Amino acid sequence: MKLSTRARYGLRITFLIALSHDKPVSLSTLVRQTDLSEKYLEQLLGMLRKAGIVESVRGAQGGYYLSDTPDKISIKEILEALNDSFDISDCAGGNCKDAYCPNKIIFKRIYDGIDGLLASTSLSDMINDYKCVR
Amino acid sequence: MKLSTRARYGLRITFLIALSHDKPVSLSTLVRQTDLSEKYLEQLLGMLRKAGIVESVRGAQGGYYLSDTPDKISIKEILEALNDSFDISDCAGGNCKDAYCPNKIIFKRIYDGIDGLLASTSLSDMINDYKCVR
DNA sequence: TGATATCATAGTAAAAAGGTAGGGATTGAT
DNA sequence: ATCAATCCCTACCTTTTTACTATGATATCA
Repeated sequence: MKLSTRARYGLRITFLIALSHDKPVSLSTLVRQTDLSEKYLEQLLGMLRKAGIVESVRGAQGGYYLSDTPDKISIKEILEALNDSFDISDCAGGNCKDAYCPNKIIFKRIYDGIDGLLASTSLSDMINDYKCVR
Repeated sequence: MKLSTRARYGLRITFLIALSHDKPVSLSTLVRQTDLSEKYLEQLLGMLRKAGIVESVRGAQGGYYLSDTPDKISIKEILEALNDSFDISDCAGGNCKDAYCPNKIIFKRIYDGIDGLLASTSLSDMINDYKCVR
């Protein structure tokens, strides 16, 4: 029940990209802002791009930008993009073989609760929170 | 963000123990009910015992029984007993070095949501759910 | 006293996580 | 045109964690 570091870093860079409204954020900028290696960041960005969270411009002066406004991007989507599903157990989904599995219903309840929470929290909530601290 | 199998099995055996009101449930009974090895089950039961979820009677006719009524035992406690904390990120706790970490507040919110959900769901909810299915 | 139990802990194979590395393909600026 | 900046793809490696096995001890009821 822990978020992968991939997911945490991914959230962080999505957040950083969200802060730049005017121009795409280049990989090298993100390297400077995060202290992560260029190659590792590329991987994370690739995952975010494939999931449709960010889009990219190639070539000089290129970079990454959000595919939509921050309020349209949920934390849930971002975590899923980074392969960090919060599918706590196969029992919660339809993959449990045991029809009378005692865990099934309770896991479904918990899963739905977490799912709702993550789906209803967006990147803009994150940005607003941040502004409050600053 | 997945529950460990340890946590799932642990929840399951706690449930099985909860069903027996009159006498302690022996290890061998649980072996029969779960298809897990005796030694592995012993480990899980040891963790549950140390955390105070179950208590045990040694010797012949011994076994394990719940330390309290099912409505007093939360799913949260059980998961924690099995080392499956749902502490999604160190940022959520006080361990984040970056005072202005953009993830911190949002993780705290998510953490609190999940925490509340698990703390307010008890073993008796699980039992009630199960009765509905049967 | 011996069968039935629980208790403690070391070890190990497999999987997952976390990250590195190398080689491409595209494009804007000069 | 060309070169440097930039994104794209994917194989590989190392470390950590998970999941489980194995060994041996101690307690207690009949």
